[in-house]
Amino acid sequence: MEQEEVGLALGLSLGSGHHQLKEQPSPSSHSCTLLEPSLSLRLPAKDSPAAPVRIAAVKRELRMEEDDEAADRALYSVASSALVAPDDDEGCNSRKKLRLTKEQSALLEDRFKEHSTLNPKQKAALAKQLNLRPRQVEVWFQNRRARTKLKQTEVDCELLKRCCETLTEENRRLHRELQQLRSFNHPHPAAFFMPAAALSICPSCERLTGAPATTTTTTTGADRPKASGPGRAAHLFNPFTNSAAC
DNA sequence: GATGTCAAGGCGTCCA
DNA sequence: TGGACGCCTTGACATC
Repeated sequence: MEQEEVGLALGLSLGSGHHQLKEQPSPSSHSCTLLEPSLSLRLPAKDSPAAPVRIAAVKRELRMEEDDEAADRALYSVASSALVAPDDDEGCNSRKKLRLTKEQSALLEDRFKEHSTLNPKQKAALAKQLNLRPRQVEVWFQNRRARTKLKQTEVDCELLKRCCETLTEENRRLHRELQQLRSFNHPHPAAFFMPAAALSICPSCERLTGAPATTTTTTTGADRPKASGPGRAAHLFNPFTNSAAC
């Protein structure tokens, strides 16, 4: 693009005639310098992926409205047509970060909602519409699919985590229940040497006896009469029949 | 300066 | 065999 055209484009976008672009040869690139009385900003070389990024920076430094679409279009036009660089990295040795504009991202998102993949024809059309290279559109869709997959993986992971916690708790509960059931059928041998507090009065003979209820009720030793006197040994609780032997 | 985000590079795999 | 794709990584930039 001719210098006058660039100046015109910037003049339109900035509402001022004070901004100009001047060709500035450099060893590594054909860079351009945006000149204005108090400002000298370098813009990326032809077709550099960094052009949109730099344009955004230019807008910030010129205190332009970030959502000024007219200014954006004009500046972006300068960057994408006047300073457009080919794929072969000509004029730009270092890799620069490209930031897609809000409009570009929004349109790409819309298309992604419709189809998460593109055929070559759709890709070319979209690239043309967005003023991007087909490769850039392709890369955007690849990265977008990757992000979607990552998000889904995170959701699945969270779900599995909760499921694992629930199962662990259920497992603990079942273990406790199993131990209780085992203790009913096969009490510990220590049960033969029951403390006095674990004894009670046999309802039929009214003698002191070991109470099977100790394992089936919540009765505490404090509720029961104290053991004393003869007959105690004859009424010990039989762990194998679960009953007191009268 | 640590960290997150995201476009892009590199490489392997699949398939027409 | 070349193109499309996925996955992982890199590097620039933004944010805190």
